[in-house]
Amino acid sequence: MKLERRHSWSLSPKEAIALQNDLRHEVIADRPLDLSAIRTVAGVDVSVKNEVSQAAVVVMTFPGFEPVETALAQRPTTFPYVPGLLSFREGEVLVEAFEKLRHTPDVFIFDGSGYLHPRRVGIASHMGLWLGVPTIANAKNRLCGTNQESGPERGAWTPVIDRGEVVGAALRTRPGCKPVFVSPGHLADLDTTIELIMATSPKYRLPEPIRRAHKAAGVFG
DNA sequence: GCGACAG
DNA sequence: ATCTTGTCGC
Repeated sequence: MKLERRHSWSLSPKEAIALQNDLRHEVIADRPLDLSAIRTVAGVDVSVKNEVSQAAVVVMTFPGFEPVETALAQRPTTFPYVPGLLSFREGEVLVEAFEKLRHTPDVFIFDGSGYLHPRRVGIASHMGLWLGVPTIANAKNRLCGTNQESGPERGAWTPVIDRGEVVGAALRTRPGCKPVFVSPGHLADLDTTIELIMATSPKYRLPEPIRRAHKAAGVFG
């Protein structure tokens, strides 16, 4: 698919933070998703092995989770892992995979954060601006903020608050298991993000599209 | 200065 | 993320 915009990835951590401070004002994190209109969902993930990053984007039907398309891309890993700057480490290889995509999914689910970010521009939000398509985030750990422990039953959630603002939620997608930390990316809001994460995680802790993307990106491809 | 810190 | 065996629980 064709991307809405793009930029150089040759940035220093300092320049990356400056760019995030510009982009934060363009992120739309209060627009409800129309779940009934979603027909395809894409899972996004990146694996790193021996200085090489491999991106995987898996498009599947919703509901039903039937595979539709898988796009892969490889690039040397340059940018280091710095908490808060993940999109600058995985962005370039992801863009290459997005451009190979022949189908445009109705929404993308990222393995990482979105609005739940110190500057409100996690990888799901950043890539959302480039894609021009709704994106949501599903992280296995919390990047920032605080939250009370959510109930043990599936579907229970508590807000994650950072600097006095609700930026995401700790959501129990599977009873007894550790919750996932979800947040809107771009062109989505928290309530419908929670609904879609629950709808795409019927059996396991992680959303089906993320599980599929993780496997596709693994040390195989 | 000290602790926190997506993948 | 990645390195790795066994092990506790449903």
